[in-house]
Amino acid sequence: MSDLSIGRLSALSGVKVPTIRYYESIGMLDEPPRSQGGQRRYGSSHLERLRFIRHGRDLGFGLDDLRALQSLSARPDQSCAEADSIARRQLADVERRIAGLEAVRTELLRMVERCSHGVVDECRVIQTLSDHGLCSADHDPAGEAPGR
Amino acid sequence: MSDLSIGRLSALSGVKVPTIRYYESIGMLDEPPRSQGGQRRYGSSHLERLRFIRHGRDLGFGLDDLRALQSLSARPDQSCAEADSIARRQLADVERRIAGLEAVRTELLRMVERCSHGVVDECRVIQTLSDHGLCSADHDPAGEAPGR
DNA sequence: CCTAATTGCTATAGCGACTAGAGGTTCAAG
DNA sequence: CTTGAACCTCTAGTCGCTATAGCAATTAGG
Repeated sequence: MSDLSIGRLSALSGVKVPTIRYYESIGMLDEPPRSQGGQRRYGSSHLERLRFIRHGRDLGFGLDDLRALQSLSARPDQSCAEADSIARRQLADVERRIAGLEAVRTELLRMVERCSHGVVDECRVIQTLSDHGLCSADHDPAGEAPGR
Repeated sequence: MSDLSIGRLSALSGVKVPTIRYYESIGMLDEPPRSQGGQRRYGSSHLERLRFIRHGRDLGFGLDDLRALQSLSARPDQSCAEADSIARRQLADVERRIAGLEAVRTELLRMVERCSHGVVDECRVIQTLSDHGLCSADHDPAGEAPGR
């Protein structure tokens, strides 16, 4: 309908142009029709889809989860139990990451506050890194995306 | 001195064997001497260095930052201003990520709580993903490592 | 001393989710 | 009709590992 160029679609969706082409290449986004010269021409369904993906990515969902959620939304009369469980899993993951980052934050604060701004040899920052025993509690990373 | 195999070094440092070899390959860890058969034999300095790296990674520092901090600690009579600024930058980054993840968490909670556990067509999870307007406030990702 | 199990070696490819660059083509405004 | 912005494909790079394949060395038990 709307006949959008990839640049316009990018502006309207907030997804960068190369990322849109990347999504197409991995099958996240349908191949659009092309102009006579071979340029992509998108319709409103593509825009909706991209906004869905973008929103999901902002919430930290992986592309696989979004593929699953997308295919669920194509069958509106099914139970939403699976969507629910994907979202709950994501929530648990986010909470785990927050907890990890809070511990890391505490540790970094301690490091930085105790730094006497003198010479390296007395620097708390470097001392603390060298000796985990100087740490308050356990801090494990877990602040990054899953894996590791 | 201690003459550790890579497996023992791994156990003592908490860094996996392939990761140790990876660190060597990118110059994060000095090449150790080898046994007659060509196997790596580590000393206590390697263990210290690996623990330093591991601790820094747990705190979310990038390998480049750790390289910089490491080379600072080799010159103990210099000012620790740079170490301080690296740590403060890291702290700021962690706080930014926590804030982003908190917003995401709020949004996910709303999604999940409002889900009526019915059919997909009425599912809040999918509705919310499809329409960012249903969101409370702005949530931007920023929960992952820098970039993007 | 011999053997078997474990541990080690190199090299290459893959992960997720993009991003960057080169080198060329099409489109739309003036 | 010209110009320059936007588009095209393709390849390679990012970060920090992880996995696999196909070997060689070490070590503990008998």
